[in-house]
Amino acid sequence: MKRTRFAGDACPVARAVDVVGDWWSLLIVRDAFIGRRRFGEFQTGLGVAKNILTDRLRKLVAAGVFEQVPAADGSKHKEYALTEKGRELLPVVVALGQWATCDATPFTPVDRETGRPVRLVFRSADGRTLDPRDVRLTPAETG
Amino acid sequence: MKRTRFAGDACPVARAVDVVGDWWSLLIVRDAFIGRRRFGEFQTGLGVAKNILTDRLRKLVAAGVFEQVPAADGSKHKEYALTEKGRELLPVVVALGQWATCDATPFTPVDRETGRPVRLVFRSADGRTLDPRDVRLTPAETG
DNA sequence: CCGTATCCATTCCGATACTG
DNA sequence: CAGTATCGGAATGGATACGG
Repeated sequence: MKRTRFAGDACPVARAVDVVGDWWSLLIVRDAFIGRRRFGEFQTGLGVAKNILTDRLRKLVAAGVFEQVPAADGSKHKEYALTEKGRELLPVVVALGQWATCDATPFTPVDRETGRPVRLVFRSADGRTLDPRDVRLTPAETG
Repeated sequence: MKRTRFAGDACPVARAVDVVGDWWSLLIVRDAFIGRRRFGEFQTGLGVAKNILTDRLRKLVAAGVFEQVPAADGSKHKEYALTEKGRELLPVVVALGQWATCDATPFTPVDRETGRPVRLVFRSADGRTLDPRDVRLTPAETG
């Protein structure tokens, strides 16, 4: 029996899990957000086996999360850059980080211009900020 | 060789992945947000094998995401309710949902009081809403 | 330095059968 | 309905050796 796949599932969470729902993919994406781009940077930074890293990078490229860009420092090797779709994973990474943070946080989301820290929050249509506990999930919203 | 674990990792994302970074856990949590509480509801709704579901629920209870509450309709069985820590996973679920959404969304986050839809956004300290692409991750922020 | 290919242990998953 | 026990197959993950 094969493991069930969720790529064609109606639920977006399920489809997302199908792409980044393994132990390494999200950590690679996180490293990319910190600024890592090279195979070796991911490899030594995460301590992941090289074949695993190869596999994950390939899948993430196929999923449109990363793209291979030709150079950067002039070397003949490729680098891995987040695509637009990949950069849109930032809320996921930050949400996970906010959830599990205890005290020592190795990274913080900041405003790109001012450099000041930002938070991930829920916002209603009229601009109010809501506490997560004031938000609920409603199934099959039509409209 | 055992699979590497991240429970003691400094990175909160890694620790989060250690808890909810498998295929089923996040989907169970998602179902819980929609309102599912019973073993059978998870089982038929997700189509997961019962032994797997047993294992995941046990681990999620041990991780403090779920707690077993005595009753609800008077039956002698237990139900699974999200703890405070579990409810704080809502941004993660919503972020994943927002990322993978194409058109058909089986659920939407709404304001618990007004019932109107809400979005997950970045907010700066002075109250401005930032686009994800205007946010970057800075490593080892001190302060 | 950047990957690829192979090998092997572990783990995971799903089906089934069984108990209360 | 709510679980537990077991079992076989599949996929994963890690180490290592190898090639550009």
